[in-house]
Amino acid sequence: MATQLPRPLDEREMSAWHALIRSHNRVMRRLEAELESEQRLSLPAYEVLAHLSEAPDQRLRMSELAVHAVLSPSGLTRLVDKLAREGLVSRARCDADARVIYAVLTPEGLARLEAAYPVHLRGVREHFLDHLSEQQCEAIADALGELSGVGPADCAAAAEVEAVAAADCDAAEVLRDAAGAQFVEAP
Amino acid sequence: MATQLPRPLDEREMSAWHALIRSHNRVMRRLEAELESEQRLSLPAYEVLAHLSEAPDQRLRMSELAVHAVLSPSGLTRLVDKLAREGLVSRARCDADARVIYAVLTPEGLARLEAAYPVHLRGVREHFLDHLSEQQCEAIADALGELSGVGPADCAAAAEVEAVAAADCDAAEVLRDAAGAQFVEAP
DNA sequence: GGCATTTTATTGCATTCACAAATACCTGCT
DNA sequence: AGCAGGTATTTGTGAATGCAATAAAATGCC
Repeated sequence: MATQLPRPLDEREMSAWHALIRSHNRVMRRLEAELESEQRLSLPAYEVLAHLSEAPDQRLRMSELAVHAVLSPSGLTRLVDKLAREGLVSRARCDADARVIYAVLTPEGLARLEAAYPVHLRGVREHFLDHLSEQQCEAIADALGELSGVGPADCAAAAEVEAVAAADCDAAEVLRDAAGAQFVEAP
Repeated sequence: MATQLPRPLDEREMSAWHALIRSHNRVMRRLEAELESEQRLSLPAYEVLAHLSEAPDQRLRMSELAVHAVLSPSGLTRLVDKLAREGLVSRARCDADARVIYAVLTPEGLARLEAAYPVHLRGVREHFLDHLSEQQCEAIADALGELSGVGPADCAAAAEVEAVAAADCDAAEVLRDAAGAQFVEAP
């Protein structure tokens, strides 16, 4: 009894699939290791702080945060617990809707993010972007962007935050400038 | 005191970076959910079985397996423990070197892999490849392949295993045909 | 107004996973 | 032979993570 199969992968498809898995794994591990050892921050924790810093009032609902951070809702609750214990974020109730909790970036959290930003940025360049030509970079953004579940508008807006910063500057300033932007939106 | 920063990300770079993170997350979650619910197999478990099926004698050293599966050595030990408890793989000592343990695919393991193969293949197509043009597929293979830490030769060889299968065929046959290949090599 | 449904966040529980230490073994040097 | 150093694997332990169930609150329908 022959099981009807989807068309098996050809060489190109196989290469693309494996490349995605392996490259992601490789890059993330390195990034996480550096961030952890140099700044005592996990990658999900960094992402939470970064998203908060970019949000209006530096606060975001738990549910929004869960979508942006790559984490389940329960995972996020626990991560925010941890960050709150460390004083990097605090929780605030929402007047309009008592169910929602805002995670709010504290000054300590911003400071921590400012310290971690250069390490993270360097890692992203060193382990990822430096290996890509401009064309490849663009191709990846195009090809995977569609798969990522966020509209191109969001990506573009998000990009601006880091783009405003000049090449030689103070990390804290970049983040403070960026902190006014608002473009985080659930898909 | 101005911290010297690497050049911040421009819009294209930001898009590529976020696209990698988000698309990977999205695709993997879906794939894993389907494989888990339809076949009671985690993605790492599938990968282990698949790599074993492609290896000469359907056996591989733990260390080789750990490199190919996206898992730490200790993680692999435990995964193989679990698969061995379920009878899908067995362990075998190596005559030449008493330190190495081979994980060997059992007939039950092969059967399980045969059952899971169509589900996995469908998922990879549906959630990943179907969204890519041929050019995009090629571009990803090129761009990320370099980052993935395996030589292009390995990728090409690995691709053949699935490429030999025709579009409309029996899953078991594909896997049996593929089982003779040998191209697994640590970086 | 009151009850069913849906949404938001948290918690219980079990699993997965990695790092570091331990173990067993091999290799080369003297 | 014997030991120093390196390699392959496993185990101890703690942290991270997800799913399902729960709690609390909004929303809609009667």
